[in-house]
Amino acid sequence: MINTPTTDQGQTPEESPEKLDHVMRARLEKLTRLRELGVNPFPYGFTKTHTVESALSDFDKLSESEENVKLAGRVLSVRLMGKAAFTHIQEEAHRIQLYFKMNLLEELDWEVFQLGDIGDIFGVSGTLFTTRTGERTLKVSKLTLLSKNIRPLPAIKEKEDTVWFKWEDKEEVYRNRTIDLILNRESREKLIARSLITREIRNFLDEDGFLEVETPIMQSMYGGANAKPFVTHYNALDHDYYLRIADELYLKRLIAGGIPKVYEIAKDFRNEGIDRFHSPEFTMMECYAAYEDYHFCMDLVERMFTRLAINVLKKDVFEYDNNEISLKAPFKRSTMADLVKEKCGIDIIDRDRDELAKEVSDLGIHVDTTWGTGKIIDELFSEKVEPELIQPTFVLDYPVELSPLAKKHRSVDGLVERFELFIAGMEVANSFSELNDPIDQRSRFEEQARLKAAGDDEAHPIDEDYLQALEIGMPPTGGLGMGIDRLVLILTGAESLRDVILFPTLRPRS
RNA sequence: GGGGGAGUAGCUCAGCAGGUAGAGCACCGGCCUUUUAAGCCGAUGGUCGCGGGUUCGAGUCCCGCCUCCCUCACCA
Repeated sequence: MINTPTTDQGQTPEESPEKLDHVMRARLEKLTRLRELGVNPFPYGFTKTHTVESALSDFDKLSESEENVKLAGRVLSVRLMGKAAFTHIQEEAHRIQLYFKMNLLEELDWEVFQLGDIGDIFGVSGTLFTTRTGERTLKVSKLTLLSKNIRPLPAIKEKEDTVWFKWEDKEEVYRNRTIDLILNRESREKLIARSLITREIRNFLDEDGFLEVETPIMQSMYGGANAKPFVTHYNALDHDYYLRIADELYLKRLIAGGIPKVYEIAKDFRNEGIDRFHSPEFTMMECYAAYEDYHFCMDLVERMFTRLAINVLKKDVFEYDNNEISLKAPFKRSTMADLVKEKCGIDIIDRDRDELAKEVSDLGIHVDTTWGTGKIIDELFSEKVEPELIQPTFVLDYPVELSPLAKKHRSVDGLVERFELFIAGMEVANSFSELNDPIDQRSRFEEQARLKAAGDDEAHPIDEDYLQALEIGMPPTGGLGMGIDRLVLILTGAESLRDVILFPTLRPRS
């Protein structure tokens, strides 16, 4: 481990012994006592013969043969009865009961056990048997303390599915993921699900011929989305840099450079509000394929979800917010114009700005006088249509004003070839036929610059370097972006992004 | 930023028409060699989020602030 500064978890015991509560004080005394006994409370390893899981699954065979079994895990509960005791240890999501009996252990081991606590990590060896009350148990003949707990773990009390004293204060959970992962099974399951999801996406893209690449997080010029960036300072260059808000513009430089299929799964940063569905630091998957368009991307998304359904969810139907959602392909595909027409009866194609504004505000939606047609449509759509898109739905063809990096629609004026995928009323993917006409791109950027000058601090700056790449020439390209956090949120049924982000940003404790 | 809720022992929580802080679990001591929310007996433990104010007296009432949750706004 490298030198780490103390965190906001509190002072280390050595720093302020007078502030220790009596529990920690007692444990430090036990630690000293163990060392006096010649026991290293933090030894270097332990060789198990089985995991707790495999010991339980092979229990019948192992208990019959009475062979020696070595297990390790964290102590979660202790029931002392004088010269005998029962404890439960946990390894990963699996728990097994241990039986300690004084005259089955060497004197030193028994003494070490007496100095044990909830939260300690034990290595034990012994034989498996079933107790009088029918619980599968390891009768311990040798105890090895593997790690001494100093900071008390909340004691859980549970029987079958009932948990007393559940440790669930949201703030504590988010600030102390270590305890959360030990005590709360759902948190552990979400972590694993997230890992499986990203692995599956990588496997899928790899097998489809995409190359995983890494592009800069700190950029002198940000772009690729409409968002406010975080600003930082590069000392070596004495220059302000931005944390990227999207990977897009760099990945497309690679496409122009002749790499036909690329992707990146990494953090983006947007200096904006935090709530259940927004996190300023979030994980984005972006992929680009040369010689393809947004139709290809729709197929790609469907194939990817089919795979996630099979390999992660193990089913193609899941529940979110009391809705049963089906991931069976094909997903519904509908143009934005059709959906708006269907849900609100409003025509959005080729409309006069003021007429449209009136119709929309008649629906009770606030329309700002500065908004153009695109923004008005966007607002109408978000208000009236998005929340209804529960089953996976590809929404096609957006107003050009909203999509400065997307190619104009091949057959409809004023639109671009773009889709977003909605599930459970949330956007989970965004894709377009990438704009590769450098002249058109320049004028879109100029329009953005005009908006920026007019006070829109989320509009794109002009990226000359990117324009040069387009001037050299980028093949027709299909591009796709997918927010991984939201995807995990939906697939795991989580209520808040913070439940699927291991260490969500919280205000530092004073 | 607006509105609502929460903050009391290590954990989960009670206390409130203002009268010297409570329970269970954890922890410590004692008893207990198949228990399982183990049990029984005893002890320790709290600037009641922080800071002001009202009052003879504030966990409780008033004001300000901090943190978290929900919600709206902003926003992917």
